[in-house]
Amino acid sequence: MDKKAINSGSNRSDSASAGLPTSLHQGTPLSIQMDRGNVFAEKCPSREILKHMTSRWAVLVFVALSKGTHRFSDLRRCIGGVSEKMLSQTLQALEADGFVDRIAYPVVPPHVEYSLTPLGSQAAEHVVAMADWIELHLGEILEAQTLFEQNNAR
Amino acid sequence: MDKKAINSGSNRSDSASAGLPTSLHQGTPLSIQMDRGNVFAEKCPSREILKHMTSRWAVLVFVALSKGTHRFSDLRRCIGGVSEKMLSQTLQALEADGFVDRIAYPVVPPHVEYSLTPLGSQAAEHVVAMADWIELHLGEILEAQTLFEQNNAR
DNA sequence: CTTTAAGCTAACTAAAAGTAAGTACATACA
DNA sequence: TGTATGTACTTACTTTTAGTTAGCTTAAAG
Repeated sequence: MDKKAINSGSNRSDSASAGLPTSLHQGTPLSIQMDRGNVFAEKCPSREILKHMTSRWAVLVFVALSKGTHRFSDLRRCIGGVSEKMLSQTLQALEADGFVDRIAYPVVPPHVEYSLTPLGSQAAEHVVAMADWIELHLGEILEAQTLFEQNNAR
Repeated sequence: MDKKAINSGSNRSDSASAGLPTSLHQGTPLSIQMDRGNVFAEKCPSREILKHMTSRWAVLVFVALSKGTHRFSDLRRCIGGVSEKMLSQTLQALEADGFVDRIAYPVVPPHVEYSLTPLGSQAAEHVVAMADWIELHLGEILEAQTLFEQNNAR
């Protein structure tokens, strides 16, 4: 309510950073932190994985493949708006991370099948859950958006 | 095994697209689809929400705020590698989507507190679960990565 | 009277995403 | 014989986005 109270409060939390997520791993040696991964650490490899898993098209690939094996062009048709370049790039990244299995049959025209590995299926569970949640709560979110716009009208 | 078998198989699945995620909403009018959201549809607003929720820094903001209210600079310190611009941008997007609450105290130097809304907490659950899964399975993923590199060595 | 702090924003550069076209070869149709 | 079609890509180019640096404001500390 008054300046002093708020400022002193801020100073306290600044110096101690009490309860901050950072403090989760406080005191734990870096080597051990890296064993388990810490997304808050700038250089932790988990950051890259997170980036791959949550990339715009990877999310949709996970959702699509969670329903079974599909060909490249199946995926392209099913995922509205994806270009061949981006789909190919995304699939390669997911394959390199061990989330996706790629089987190419040496025929003409080419025939390539993509599916989730066991690791990929686990990852997909979370991604799909998130996508489902968004789809289910779209109405609420859209409402919140318009409410925000009204309050911040120019 | 032989060309014909594979090709005819592909033709079958091409024409029918049987079992494809697209077919989930087949026959459902677009207006109703949009009520519930369909991430596979290029113009569905859920796509934008997905983008916001899974953006590089939003994920980390969700994880950080899932542990409670924090100031801007707390978040900046806790999330390794984030710039003030990106953090500010991310927080604004999350606020506009109704995931984050922003309270600014009119003091100097400024004091602004961020927290999750009920909607944001629900969203955070999924995001946090995903981040946790990655941290926990980092070892496996890293192994899969090196295995892949070995098999595709030049 | 310079420094530090907080929470931003504006201007600029680097990186990523998107677009359009090209590739290889077989099969279909004219 | 000749053109079109389908598949799974890649390459070159353009546009959008992310990231980096500097600046703003005002009060209190040094």
